[in-house]
Amino acid sequence: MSTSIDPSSTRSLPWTVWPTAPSSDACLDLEALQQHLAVTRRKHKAGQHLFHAGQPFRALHLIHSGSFKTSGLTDDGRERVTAFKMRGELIGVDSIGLGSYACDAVALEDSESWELPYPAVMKAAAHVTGLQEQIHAALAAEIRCDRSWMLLLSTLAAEPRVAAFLIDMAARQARMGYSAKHFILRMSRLDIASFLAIKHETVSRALSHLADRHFISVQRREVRVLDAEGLREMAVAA
Amino acid sequence: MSTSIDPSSTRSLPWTVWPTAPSSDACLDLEALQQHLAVTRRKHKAGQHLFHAGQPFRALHLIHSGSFKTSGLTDDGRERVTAFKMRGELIGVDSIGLGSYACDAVALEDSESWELPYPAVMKAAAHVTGLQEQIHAALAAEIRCDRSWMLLLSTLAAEPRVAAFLIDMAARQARMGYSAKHFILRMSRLDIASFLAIKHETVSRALSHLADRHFISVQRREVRVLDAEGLREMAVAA
DNA sequence: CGAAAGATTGAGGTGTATCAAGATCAGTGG
DNA sequence: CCACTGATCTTGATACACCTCAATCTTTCG
Repeated sequence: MSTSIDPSSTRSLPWTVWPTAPSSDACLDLEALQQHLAVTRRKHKAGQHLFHAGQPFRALHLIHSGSFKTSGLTDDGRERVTAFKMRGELIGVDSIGLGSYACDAVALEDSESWELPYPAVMKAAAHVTGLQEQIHAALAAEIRCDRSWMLLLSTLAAEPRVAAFLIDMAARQARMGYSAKHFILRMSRLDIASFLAIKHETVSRALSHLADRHFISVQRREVRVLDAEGLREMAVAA
Repeated sequence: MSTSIDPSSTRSLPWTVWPTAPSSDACLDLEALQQHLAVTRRKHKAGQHLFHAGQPFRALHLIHSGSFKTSGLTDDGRERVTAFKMRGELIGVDSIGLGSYACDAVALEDSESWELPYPAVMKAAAHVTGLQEQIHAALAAEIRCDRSWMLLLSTLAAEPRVAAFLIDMAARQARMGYSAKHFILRMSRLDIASFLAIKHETVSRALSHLADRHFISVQRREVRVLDAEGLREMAVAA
């Protein structure tokens, strides 16, 4: 299990909390934060809910290991994946200011999260200089990330979307210290399709086609990036 | 000009700053805010830029009258409208934490904005109780709004998108105290198309079709809502 | 008034959805 | 251990919604 982290390493925290946004450098200073609030660790089995939409909002959740998807419900009741979150990223920020969570959060694999009680975070922000700005920056980064995906989804055809998705996954993989050339997709084709706003058959076809062109190789959820440059070109062009 | 506000009314401020999000109730307490920072008023002609992407970020902008569009640039250089903002809404929050603005903002009609210098806002937030939470809530609301549109854009076909767009416009119109049944679209079909991620011809056709069904009547940019319930049904179904 | 921009409508092509059938894998229990 | 079941993934054939290209008409503004 190359993705699981030794729990003993959680004592010392030279960590930064990254926003999901691609190409963003804003991050929370966890070291400063942890001196001012008590975090609760929680373990989750694959498929288990971190929280449900509608549950009372009390805390932000920092992913310590593993990965999650967040999903909303359309008016007619279908599920729609709004984001994938991995180690070092925050879940729940979009629920700030609401009484309850605005989305569902589900573990894609066995994972561990840290609960950051929101009132405590706010109190800490008042004391720790710079934390306020960092929180604002993290929220703004989340907005930019969403905008960035809206841009992609509205501009690009199905295949480039999949290419862009792979590039994003690779980049985040690299940020966590893993290989950007070889990684495992933790989510199903259906989840990817839902996130990219296409059908899962189309995702399959796109992946197959990208493999045919030797940009990548795919075997089920295992992805190898053979030609990163080619992928990037694919993701901007039509 | 039913949308322009008498400038003399700007002295007293029983105002709230609304997030763009549909069905959200978070807002800034402007009265408290204005006691702690100096706002600069700016007037803008239709088509004029409030700011360009890349310009140094110094302030948030509160729309006092008129309306704006914000737009980003895709990798291949095409413009994409990311949001429409009207009276009482904030522009520029997505640029917090960056050195420069992340998007362009253009006036859709003759408008007036108030500049809220960001450092001053942050200082005020430290003094005014509750302001901190309000700012967070406003940012989070922006995220939810984007998510909500992502959901719509990815789920709905062209015509329901246009219906949803009209419903949103009507709701915001109502919030400003104007009629939700009769309003003027301040943006071109091209802008609407760009925002909804469809072609402008498709927007035209959708509007015509909605009019054929007597849900609305359209003449150029003037819209009358004849059957709000029907529109709503249209916007959730396929 | 004339030119340019915006809006509407039509005809035909393309990409993705839809429907359907197999293939592969994970988990379960006999 | 293997058969069995359901979930996930892949691939194919067809249909349809939207895009593309194009013409016409209206409005706006110099």
